[in-house]
Amino acid sequence: MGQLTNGDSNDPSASPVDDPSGSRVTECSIAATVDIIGDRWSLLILRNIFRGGRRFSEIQADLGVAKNLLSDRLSKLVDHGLLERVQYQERPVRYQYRLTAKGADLSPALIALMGWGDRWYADQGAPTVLVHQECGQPLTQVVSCPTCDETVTPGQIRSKPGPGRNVLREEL
Amino acid sequence: MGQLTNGDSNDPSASPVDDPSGSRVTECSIAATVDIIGDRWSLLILRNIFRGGRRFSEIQADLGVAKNLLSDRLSKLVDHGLLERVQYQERPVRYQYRLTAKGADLSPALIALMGWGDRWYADQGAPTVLVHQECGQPLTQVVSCPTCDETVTPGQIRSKPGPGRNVLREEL
DNA sequence: TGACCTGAGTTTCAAAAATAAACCGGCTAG
DNA sequence: CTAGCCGGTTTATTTTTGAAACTCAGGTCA
Repeated sequence: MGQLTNGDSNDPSASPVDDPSGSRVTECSIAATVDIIGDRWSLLILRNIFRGGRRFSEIQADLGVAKNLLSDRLSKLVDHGLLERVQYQERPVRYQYRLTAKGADLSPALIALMGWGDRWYADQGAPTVLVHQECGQPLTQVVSCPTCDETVTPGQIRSKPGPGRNVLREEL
Repeated sequence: MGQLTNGDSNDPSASPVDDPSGSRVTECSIAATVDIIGDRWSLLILRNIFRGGRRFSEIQADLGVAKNLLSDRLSKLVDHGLLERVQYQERPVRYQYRLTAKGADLSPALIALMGWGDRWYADQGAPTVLVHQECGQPLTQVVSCPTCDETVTPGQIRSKPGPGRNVLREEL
């Protein structure tokens, strides 16, 4: 326990930061992120594309998602700059969706979500393991302190307001 | 690019794993996880509780979520074992929601999602930064290889089927 | 004692989103 | 010529959301 908290964890009257604009997004990058990929399908679509399933019909068949929804989610992911839609052949004309740098940068989040599912639901062992290309051995995701050059346990993590706190954000 | 893929990233005909049961969840821990926290509110609720906002009204006021939805999400999170509802005073009787070990174990995922939002949407700087308790300096989340004892870049990550692949799962 | 307040929900109902199924147009294989 | 695949769109139906009202147990003020 205690991770991500501010120290006053036991004070039930601790009040959240005021946000007169009504847009909580400005105060929290988790909220900003959930706004974009926080629905039932977006993360799974991205996962499929990470795995190499780039075509509409391929994703649709694997996920079983309704086509109109897949169409909508893909457009939104393209609009938000996580994916790009590229034609990879003509005659017949075919498209594929590819991760942009922004989309690929979600990999730590997917790794973390996969790890949690592995730890709590994969009683027969993980369906998929991530391994080091060089040695083939399983990898782990950790939080580390570049200053102290050491791995940090959850209990050693504290959070504090950053430079973007209470600054009016232009986008979103 | 190339993270989480299987090497055959450029073959658009690569077919996904067959799953005759129809339940994709068995084949992917990301799917199992998204099944539980993949909606617009659950992650935000957990974030609030991580930050120390444990009471119903507190979460409701901060998130602006409808009370019936908050009630529903909290019950589901309790049912799934991520939270526990404990009475912390009588007269008047008051409850708070606390993270279980399972719930607290989502912190790497929240950290990753926060990091992504910070990198792509916090143009004025991160609203919140995580720092090392010991030195007060900012932390980073990385993937590391315990075997080689070194930090691994996304491009050095490969995935392969684990022991749980194609095994019938009891739960979910 | 009565009027009103707070916390933690539940009920109700309209609006929005998801789902399933049918349809479409370009192309190609038989 | 017919059938089928790909990458979608359209159209109904069902489910989920969201907002507001209501409940209920207790406390507070006077």
